[in-house]
Amino acid sequence: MNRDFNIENFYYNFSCNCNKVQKKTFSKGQIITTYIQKRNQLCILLRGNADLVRYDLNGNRTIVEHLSKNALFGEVFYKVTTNNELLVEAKSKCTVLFYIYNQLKEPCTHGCEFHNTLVEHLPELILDKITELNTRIELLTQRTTRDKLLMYFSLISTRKLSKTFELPLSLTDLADYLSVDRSAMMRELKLLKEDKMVDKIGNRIILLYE
Amino acid sequence: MNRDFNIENFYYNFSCNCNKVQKKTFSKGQIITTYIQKRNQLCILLRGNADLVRYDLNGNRTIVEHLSKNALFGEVFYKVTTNNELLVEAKSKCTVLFYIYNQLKEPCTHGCEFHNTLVEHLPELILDKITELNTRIELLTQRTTRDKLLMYFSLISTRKLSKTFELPLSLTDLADYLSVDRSAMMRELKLLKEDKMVDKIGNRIILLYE
DNA sequence: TTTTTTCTGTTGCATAAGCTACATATTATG
DNA sequence: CATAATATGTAGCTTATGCAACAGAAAAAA
Repeated sequence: MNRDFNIENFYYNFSCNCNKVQKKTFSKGQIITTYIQKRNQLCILLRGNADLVRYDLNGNRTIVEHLSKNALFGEVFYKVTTNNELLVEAKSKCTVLFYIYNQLKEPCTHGCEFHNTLVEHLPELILDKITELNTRIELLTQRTTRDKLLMYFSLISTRKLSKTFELPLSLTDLADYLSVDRSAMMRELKLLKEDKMVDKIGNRIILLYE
Repeated sequence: MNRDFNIENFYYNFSCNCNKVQKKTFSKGQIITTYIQKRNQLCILLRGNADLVRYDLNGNRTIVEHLSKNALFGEVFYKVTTNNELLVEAKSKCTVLFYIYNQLKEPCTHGCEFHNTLVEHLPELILDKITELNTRIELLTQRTTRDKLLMYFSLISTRKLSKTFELPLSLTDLADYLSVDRSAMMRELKLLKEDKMVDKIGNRIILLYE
């Protein structure tokens, strides 16, 4: 399976004279989209970072997904109900492609290279998405805040191939991502430092175990 | 989007003279498969119920997914690492189709109707899977056991179109599914009954609110 | 620059939830 | 049928985590 398809490279190297897609840019803090039932939007984040955020009735904020370059999002992936308001917020300057899934999945009548390549790679892209979601589930099923933190650090460490790395999220956002209270998370982080499991210098995490 | 493709009907009504698939049956309690890196198996549960289960280093058991008729599973959907042992356990008599994803995705050279129809519907089937996973994430990000229980009940209620329904899992399994301690869950369930939010007669749940 | 806003780090207190243990009920199995 | 195995229901104790509140640091805006 080819799971190395880089959407951004494709977009800038291949022609796209297609009327099925909209391209927009957003600055930090802007709302990229809100999830709406039945529209079935499929979006591609070409550049920047964004968060898929849910606010529940108790005012809790959850970062459902942290999206970076080449991430897919949109309501094709989501069963939208009245109980969950889902927003995608730009965390930095973002460039986004918007498709409607039902239009995207048909071969392009405009001979659009990008569109057709995208459709061809769609199954792999979607499978990648699934493995990410399963990793997220594994993270959330960790029983303690400590285990959540350690697993999260371990994931980033593996991805960066280094025991030292910058956190891609602020600590406030990390708490919302792990679905724990921020102050409790800070306390646990301190305990992890005291136990010589991790060190933290500013935004940089250093894993100290084995 | 056609999200009503019923795999089982297709399998029994269409020809399948394909050498790319294995069909096996399992009795309750048997291990259907364990997840192995790089094999990229894609399995279809034609009949029965099964659980995708993970055991962690602390001995915690987590039901990662509860699989019923027509569910897809297998390591195509999973990034298998050394830290997570994943098993699929039959909860009742099960009939399962086994494919290797790389072989499945190519059109069938044996003119196998089932195989080709399956490939055609694969994107929709996989998208369904994603919405399920997102629902699961939403469940797991509920902060309290009470909220997890209420959301779980609400999901089943919506699916069954009734405020009264049988639990599809034992209470022991439900705790492993919600990733909470069983006794704590039982306590919360009692409180929910005392608060007249839900009633429970044997295996049957009755939602009492609005 | 100054001012404002957001983020980080920390604490005390209250409580939800984990752990252990056990008794009873229900379901499998010889 | 009897017996074993598993599931359910409950309680006491302990601990982890949520909540509220605040001070200082850092970043953004004016």
